[in-house]
Amino acid sequence: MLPRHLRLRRREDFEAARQRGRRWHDRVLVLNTLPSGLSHNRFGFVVSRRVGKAAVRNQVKRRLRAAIRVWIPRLAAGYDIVIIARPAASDVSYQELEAVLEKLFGLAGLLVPQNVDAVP
RNA sequence: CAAGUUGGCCGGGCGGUUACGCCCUGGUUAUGCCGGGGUGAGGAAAGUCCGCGCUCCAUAGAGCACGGUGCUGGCUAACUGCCAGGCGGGGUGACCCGACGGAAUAGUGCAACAGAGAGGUAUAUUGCCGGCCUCCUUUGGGAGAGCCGGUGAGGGUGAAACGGCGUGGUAAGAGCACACCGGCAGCCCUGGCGACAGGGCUGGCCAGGCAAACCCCACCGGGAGCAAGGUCAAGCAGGAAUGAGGUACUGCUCGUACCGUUCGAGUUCCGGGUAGACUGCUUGAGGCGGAUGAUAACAUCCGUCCUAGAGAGAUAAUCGCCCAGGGAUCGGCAGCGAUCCUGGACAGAACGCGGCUUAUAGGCCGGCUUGGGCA
RNA sequence: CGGGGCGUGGCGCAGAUUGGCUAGCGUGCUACAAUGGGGUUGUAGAGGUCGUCGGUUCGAGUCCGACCGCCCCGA
Repeated sequence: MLPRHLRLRRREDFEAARQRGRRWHDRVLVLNTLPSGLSHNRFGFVVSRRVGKAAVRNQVKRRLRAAIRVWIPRLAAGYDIVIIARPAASDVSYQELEAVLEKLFGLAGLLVPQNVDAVP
């Protein structure tokens, strides 16, 4: 679980990011970003019933949160980020999830050089 | 020892590193940052098939309709649940399975195909028997196409054909009569709270199946659901009072612009209430241990414990070691041993609880049955 | 949390009304005929665990129960 202020918590924020934000695709994940004007990023995860039963969906979300934590220090700040899991995400290892996130963040231009200080 | 049957239990462990929800708490430059401690999924949390608590709404009483349940007794807050028993069926057996009220006397309906006939005190294809007729004849009788009548015993159809078997009886036969057996109904006796069981007498000879077909009978059921419901309450609109000014440039005066003085600006107050926040929210028909009562389900009493409460929704990610388990190779007659590889089922709380159903790698303990071996 | 619908040849649908003879229709598929060839047309044919498992019944696509999958609605 992420600290509360780093999470997207309102339905409107999710809708805004998905409808007005930019979008990048992969076989296992879809990434939506929308500038928020805040000094930090906020994250939301969407795992629908098509991915699996409740236990599987929870595991996918937990892995995504853990993987996100790795990349938070290297991301540009000020975005609402929604990550949508596609059905293939249920049979992909944690290492692959991390790699897919790196690829998508790279495509989105969110990765910044590592010597820049991270946002709290 | 093997096969089976049944009841109960567990459902990976330990330790690093990096993190999270909730509760308590410390520091500080205080709504932020840095800490400390506690606690944190299941036997099914699942499916949502029943039942109950709880909350709101409705509600004189009774009946009808609709839906559900359906052997008996008990348990329970209640149940389509559980326990004990009865009856029927399956199995060598332990044991398992059963929507298990009513079909003659409440009524209606259904049964394809086949078959002579399918529910009516039914039917006549073949067969059997008698008569008429024809032929033969050793005068006893025999054979035969057809017609009339008797018959339901034999054959045949079907899932199902109106009891079984024997004797008498007859032209041939038939519950036509009788004995026994089976089944049914009524009455009585014995045992049992009861379902029911055992027995006796009488009756008429038998009056079939399907109510998970309509239906009848008995019993039960008001509706909605924690997004229930409660508290606070931006914004927008409304009401009441007051009211001739108010707002911007602008800190003040003047001026200008806009809004307003019948269509009422501004200010104050009011109730309802959306977003949102808080609450409901976890101490409960509670868990564990013991005693007593009961065949048991369970009940009563005593002691002890507090054991998740989120809200885009925590309980994790990853690494190492170990323990079940699986596979391969080698050694050995075998039990087994060594090495390497592999390796963790089903599944995630969302108001709570009691059940049912379904999913589930692997393992542990006990009872019983059958078969075999040894003593 | 509550409610409703669907599942039948490759595809789209009937049959589910009192349970019964061989489960039909359109399209697609195969073969043949007609044409110089193709289309159209005609004739013949193949193709079905009726979602799964159990039960009631002599007999189940149909009745009953449990389960699986898909879709929709309301709070």
